[in-house]
Amino acid sequence: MPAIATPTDQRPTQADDRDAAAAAEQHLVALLGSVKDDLLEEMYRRVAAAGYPGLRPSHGCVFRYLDVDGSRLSDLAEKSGMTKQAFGEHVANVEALGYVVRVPDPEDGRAKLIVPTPHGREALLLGREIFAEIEREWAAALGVERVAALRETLREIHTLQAER
Amino acid sequence: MPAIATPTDQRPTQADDRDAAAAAEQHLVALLGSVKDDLLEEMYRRVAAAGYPGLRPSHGCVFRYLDVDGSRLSDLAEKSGMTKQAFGEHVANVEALGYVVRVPDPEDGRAKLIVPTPHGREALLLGREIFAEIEREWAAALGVERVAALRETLREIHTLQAER
DNA sequence: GCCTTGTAGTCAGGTTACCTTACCAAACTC
DNA sequence: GAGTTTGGTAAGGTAACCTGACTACAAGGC
Repeated sequence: MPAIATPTDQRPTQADDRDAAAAAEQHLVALLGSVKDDLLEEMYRRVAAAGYPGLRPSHGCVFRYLDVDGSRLSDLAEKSGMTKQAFGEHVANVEALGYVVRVPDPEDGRAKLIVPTPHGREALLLGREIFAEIEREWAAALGVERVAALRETLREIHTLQAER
Repeated sequence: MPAIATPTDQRPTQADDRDAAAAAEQHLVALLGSVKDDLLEEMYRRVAAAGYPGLRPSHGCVFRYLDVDGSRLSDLAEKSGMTKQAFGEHVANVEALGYVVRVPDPEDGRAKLIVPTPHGREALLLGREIFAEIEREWAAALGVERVAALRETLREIHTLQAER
């Protein structure tokens, strides 16, 4: 269940007009949050149902930029915009679940390579496939061009904001 | 700075192609998160700059459904989809900042009314105005209809997901 | 070859934003 | 007026981040 309530969560009351008005400006924030959370939850639900349990949205950062041949922690942490410590904790969790292992880097005695296990590699690929699948479902319901427009509009707004 | 890194955060390297491909499926999640965080941060930045410091995104839940004449904690917590305890903590923070006060409810000895102070009421109205302002800026850059389409598409996707 | 400086990763401890369980006191029910 | 419901608080836990301090290895200068 999403953490952010939206007006659709309320049953009709005599206060609906005022609530709707009060929430109107924040609505876009709530919508962005809900859709993101819904998408993430649905994805992990399907991944778990397919035999890859235990993974949480926050574990996504471990897989997002993970090379099949192994990646360094500092490298992944930087790409994720996270500290090495925070990232390391997620790696430890994902390792405990059996999706990655940490092996010493043969090229640098200080470093360790984070390498997906076969099971982890399958989960990684499945996750990407499921994202695509959900997007196809959206496209089937709303039209391909509207989903494409959504992505493009978000990208442009993000660029706009980053330029500030 | 947004917590979720996007490809635009990276400077060009020879690994860009692989990174872009790896991140492609998750991109929509990252975009949704970034845009939401950007919007929220920008809003609180402007609110703080206008003389209402100390407010954080999580305090939004206190103001979102707050009646100018006062509201009950349970009521607001339920509308926000939060426990009373969690909500109460945010109220305590916002009260410490001087934006609301808790007064006994004259109609129910158990209850307290959360009432915005004059300063808090100004902040509340300003916040809503700033959300509208930022949206107008987006509309100026991208076109009114694209921003409207963004909201509508998000709403439909959320409805779709909620129906599951 | 040593010595300084930089880098990879971990440890300890703190903060924020939630949660659950347990409780008190006032209010409603009968 | 006893029993149940409701408004709010207290205590304690967890997830997901952070900063500062540390160790082990690497690399460059001399």
